[in-house]
Amino acid sequence: MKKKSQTTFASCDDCVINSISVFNKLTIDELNILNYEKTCQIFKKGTIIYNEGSRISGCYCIHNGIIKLYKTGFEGREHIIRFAKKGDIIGYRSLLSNDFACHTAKVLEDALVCYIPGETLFRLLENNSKFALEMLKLSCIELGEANTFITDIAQKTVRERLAEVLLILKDTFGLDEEQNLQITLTREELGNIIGTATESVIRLLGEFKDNRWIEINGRKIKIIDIKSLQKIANKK
Amino acid sequence: MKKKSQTTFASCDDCVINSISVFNKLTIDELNILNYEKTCQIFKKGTIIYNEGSRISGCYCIHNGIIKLYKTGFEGREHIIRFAKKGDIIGYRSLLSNDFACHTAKVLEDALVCYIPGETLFRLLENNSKFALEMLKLSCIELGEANTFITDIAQKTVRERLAEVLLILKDTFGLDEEQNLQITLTREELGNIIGTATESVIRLLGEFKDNRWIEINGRKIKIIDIKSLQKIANKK
DNA sequence: CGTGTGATTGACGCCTGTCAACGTCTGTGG
DNA sequence: CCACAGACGTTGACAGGCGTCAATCACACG
Repeated sequence: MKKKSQTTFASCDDCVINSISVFNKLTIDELNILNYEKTCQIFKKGTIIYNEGSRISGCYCIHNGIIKLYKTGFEGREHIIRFAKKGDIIGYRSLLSNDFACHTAKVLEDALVCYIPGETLFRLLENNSKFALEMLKLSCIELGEANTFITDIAQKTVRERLAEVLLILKDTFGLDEEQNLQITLTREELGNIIGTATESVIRLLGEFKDNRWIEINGRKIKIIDIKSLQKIANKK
Repeated sequence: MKKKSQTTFASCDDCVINSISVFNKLTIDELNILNYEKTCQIFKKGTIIYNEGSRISGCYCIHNGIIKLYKTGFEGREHIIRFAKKGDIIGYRSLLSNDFACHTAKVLEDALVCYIPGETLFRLLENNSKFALEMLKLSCIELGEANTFITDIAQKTVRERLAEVLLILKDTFGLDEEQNLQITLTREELGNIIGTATESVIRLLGEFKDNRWIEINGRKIKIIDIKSLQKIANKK
């Protein structure tokens, strides 16, 4: 098996990511190709991997860390589309639809990211229909999530959306041993997910705390009463 | 070439849809297979093609007519995801992600629709990587549109969203010789696209009319001042 | 210790949802 | 032909959710 001379932090053929990502449909040979043609890089917190509006020539597989994907709207206000974490692929949408990046990717927690050139991805997609189907499935799942979120944001109040986002963050990133959310966001970022003002987030988090649904310690949010949060989030 | 004995309104190999849909990547042979295995049907206005939450076993290619795709939210309130028209494929998302339908498909204007069994679609996807890539591209484009709409709905006011939707409808369905939108929706449906109350739509349409940006004749909406609408829609 | 970022709180008011009443139009049935 | 029901459109009143502005506090960092 060939090895690249440059900094290779993770070898694709035994990368733990495979078991949870679309790449589990690749053959050993294809994984070797992928391993040879990809480039690994560590991005520090705050780094921008690519900017909205830029042309990207490949996609990125997240080995670890957390990436924030956001669009910049009116007056520079950011709207967070989603977060990418271990095993997620980002940038493939723009690459495949031959479009400019529709969001900026910024590192929230130091990340090891593998860059996969567009050519490589296209070759794999053309030669391995199972892989192509898996990618298709992935984008369809994301599409379904996006559609659901559109309905939520259009019909629910800010309070309901905030409760929902806390639950989504819980499901996506999990809780630590003390029931704290495993992701720490600023109040502003929380507002930028659900589309509301920072002050509203603060007031509502305070309300949730008074109701004993959550506990707050700086940016750490401890989830106490999941059922009540679900009740609010689902407009029961 | 084989022909089916049953009602076949359109033959795939010379269907005009091919030039504008993903099926233009199929070979003649594949088109013949598709033609043989699909089923055509006319749906009258008001018919529901499939319901949100149901398991669908194939996808639908719209030959003509207009289909409304909507999710049902809290208290039965509908939220319109998008409209499908000539050349559009619907239902593929649920089919490919092996999920329940995430929206209801209801006929807005009488439509001729071809049903493509899931098996057929999967076979074509597996054997023709160009076609699979085209489908992938399609879903990526829809995903991009969904993401944009999320940001819009999260950051813009109702007034801005209404102006934007009028422009989107113009681009999607075009104008007739009198500059009227080629799609007629109820006030309630307009509200269900942008996530607002019927009364708000009425008041804002009235305002747009007073500003001489549009003219209203019942459900017919005439677009007069595109630039001003764009100005509002884009928050200039 | 100054600077900057983020969190918090209060005041204020507008946008927009809700409720209610009424008008308009169309189709149906007697 | 008329009465009636039902769907849709319109208008007004009203309240409250939430955005905006401003001031202050907390904390980290060079």
